[in-house]
Amino acid sequence: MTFSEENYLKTIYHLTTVSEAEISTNAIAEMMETKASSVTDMLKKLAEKDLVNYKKYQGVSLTNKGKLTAKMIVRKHRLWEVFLVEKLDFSWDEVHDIAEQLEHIKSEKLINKLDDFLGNPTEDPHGDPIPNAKGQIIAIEKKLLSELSENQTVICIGVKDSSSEFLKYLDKYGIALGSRIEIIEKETFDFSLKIKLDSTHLTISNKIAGNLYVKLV
Amino acid sequence: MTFSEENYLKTIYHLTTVSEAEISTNAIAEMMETKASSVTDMLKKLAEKDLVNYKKYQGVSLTNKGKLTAKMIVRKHRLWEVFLVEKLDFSWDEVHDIAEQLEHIKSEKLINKLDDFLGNPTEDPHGDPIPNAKGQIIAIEKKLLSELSENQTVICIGVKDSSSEFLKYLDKYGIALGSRIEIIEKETFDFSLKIKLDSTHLTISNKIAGNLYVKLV
DNA sequence: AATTATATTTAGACAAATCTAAAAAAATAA
DNA sequence: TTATTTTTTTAGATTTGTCTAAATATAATT
Repeated sequence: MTFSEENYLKTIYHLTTVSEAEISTNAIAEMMETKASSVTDMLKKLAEKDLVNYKKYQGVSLTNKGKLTAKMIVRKHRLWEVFLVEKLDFSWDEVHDIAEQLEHIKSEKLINKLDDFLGNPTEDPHGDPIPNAKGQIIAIEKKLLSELSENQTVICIGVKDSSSEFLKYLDKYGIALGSRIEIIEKETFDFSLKIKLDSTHLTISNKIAGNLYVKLV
Repeated sequence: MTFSEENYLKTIYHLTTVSEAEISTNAIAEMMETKASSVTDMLKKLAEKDLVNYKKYQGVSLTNKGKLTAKMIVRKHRLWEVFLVEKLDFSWDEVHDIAEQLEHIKSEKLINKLDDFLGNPTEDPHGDPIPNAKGQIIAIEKKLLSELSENQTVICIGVKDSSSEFLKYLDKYGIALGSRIEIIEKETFDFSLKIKLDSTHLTISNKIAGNLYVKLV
């Protein structure tokens, strides 16, 4: 399996998760910033290998084999992202390009050992779920902090906006992956939140809360 | 810089460290298990990029630029090997193939952060030196345990024989990278050694000692 | 339903990295 | 020194993934 094949599979997988329907050649070309003719060529090859269901002009979908393969690439990508953020202290917005490369490293043993080393995380730094070694995705209840109400306690699991401005803001106030947040009070006027972060108290705007993914504890 | 170009540079670098003289096309082909004609093609390309000095029929050598590039690849390879052994608990003989892949990941920031994460190691699990971020190699005094005499204390830094039999032997008796070894007694008959490993006493044959690299403390 | 527009595929070309087979240079032996 | 062997290079072909331009199929519009 070449890098290119893996990238196509991953793209088709991602497109599948947002739309359900058969994926069009153009959609793939657009997302990969390549030409439709190149996509057609690759789809034929992937069909040959039984990784996609492809019929001329009819769009494409992943076979079970293709879906599993794609999930394994996503698994690698997200585990490496966790590694970069948690162990090497990268910020959330720097990790994508590096993980794009690392996801192609071939060794099942490596990725499973990495998984254990990281403590078998279930979400990556953006709050997206990490498929397990069998390709299963255990979806956790991921909510935006802004959707919750007073007296709830949550753990920060990711961000919606991953601009460096936002990440710098989070850094500044000590909000990080795994931070425990308790909602003390929610203003009815502007929906700003008084929260307790570890042992410090903080007020954050609705805009901030609307970009923070959390899970209930 | 493509993977292939990097692999050629690395090979030329390794051949340089053993022989000093200009490297022949055939030597490269043999080491890389490819054909001489392919090597010629690549040497032209590398010369074009000012990474090697190449004149038809005259062999090849690295330019300063090429040497630095090669050292950076070696740096990455060896740092990843340390990571795999120290953090992911791989055994010494399993890491080479994976590091072969990881050494091509492009991100200076990544490798420097990894270096820090690992505590800026100076040798890889085989006892080979790790170039620093500037490409400098600080050679430590690497000796075989069998070369030393009674009452000396050393740290285990690598292995000469990296067969899995030998590594299993080391595992069994708790000899690992970083192990502190004190030579209690050396038999004059068979040169076997009585050693103190951490707090336990052990007797090892000359053959074992002749395959263990150590540094003096 | 016919026409126009859009999407997709095909045909043919190209660059990168490799190979085989043949030619040329260098090294070795007679 | 000439002949033979070995090494190295060249020429041309192949594979992979890409592209452009043209052809064909599907969708949208009148």
